[in-house]
Amino acid sequence: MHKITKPKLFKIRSANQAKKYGIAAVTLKELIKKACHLLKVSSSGGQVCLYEDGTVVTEEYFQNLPDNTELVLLPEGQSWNGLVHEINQVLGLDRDADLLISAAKGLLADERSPKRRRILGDLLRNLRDNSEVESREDDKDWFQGIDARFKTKSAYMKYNCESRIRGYLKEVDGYTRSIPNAKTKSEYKKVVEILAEKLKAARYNGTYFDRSERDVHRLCTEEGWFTCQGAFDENNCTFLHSINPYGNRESRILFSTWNLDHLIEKKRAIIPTLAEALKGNKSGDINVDYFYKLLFTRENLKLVHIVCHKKGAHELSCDSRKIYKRVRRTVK
DNA sequence: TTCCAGTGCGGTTGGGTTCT
DNA sequence: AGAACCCAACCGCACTGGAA
Repeated sequence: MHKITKPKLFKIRSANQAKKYGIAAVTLKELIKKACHLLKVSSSGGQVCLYEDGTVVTEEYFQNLPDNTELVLLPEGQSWNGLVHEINQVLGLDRDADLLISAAKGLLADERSPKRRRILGDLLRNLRDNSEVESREDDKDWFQGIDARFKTKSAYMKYNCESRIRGYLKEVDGYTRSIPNAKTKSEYKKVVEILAEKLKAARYNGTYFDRSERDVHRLCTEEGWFTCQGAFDENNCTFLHSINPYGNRESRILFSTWNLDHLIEKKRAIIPTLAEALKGNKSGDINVDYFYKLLFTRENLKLVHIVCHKKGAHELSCDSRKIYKRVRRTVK
């Protein structure tokens, strides 16, 4: 009498297609043969492995697999690294972005779990990337709510940066009112005027956000990706924050929560130091260039994600040696 | 001690005015 | 029309000081 062995049941798919088939076999050899036939691949040297983690199934291991285990049929020479393979497929999305978008949309439609909704939503947002187009006509949605005078994304982003930096100047200027001493006040005013001229000449440093600028002048890549530079007291961003406001409207709006953070703080340190330095001194004695750099340039500004924006006191002060113009030493 | 409201600081947005 | 500018309003966080 032959011993009748009950066939085992599996789900099988190939490495490059997600479609799964139910299959039954008594031995590994039989399974491979059937699977090759089913998936229409050559049977020489084929192997099967676990979908989950790529473990290659041996005849002995085969006997211990539970029913309905998901397997992948591998033609000779191919390997399967499980989910990593799938993730890579998703990330290499240039070809099938449209397919992926509709797939993600479909999943999202009847997804209830907030966590999964969030992940699918993020995926969709990232897939719907229009960063390569620049003009208003080509990406109307991006420009929704933006003044009609802006024709290109770069022009708007540049303006956005200019406004932020103009705001800093305005704040420096606003401090004038609170200086009680008339002489100091008028000298302070003169410094503000010089700062304003310098800043104007530099076109308010709007190039920082402008991807069409030369790379030394901009903070982003030429595609428009900005990377968080990390909190003022950190060397880099441990969260790996990054954003491309050129990509879609949502990213553009979200980018407004990113901050240009003064390392040496404008209000707590720079402005009071400047006012103090002018007590009993003339505007001409001040190293205006130093203050300019602190207030308005990358030398003292870090672009940070709101999470990396520490609003508490930075406890950094201006370099006392740089406040005044270098006094000419009397040479004997 | 804990809680809460106020204030100051870091920002942005949006609407309006003035000047060119 | 576009730029520059001004102002009021808003948000979230940190800090503080007084009330419970």
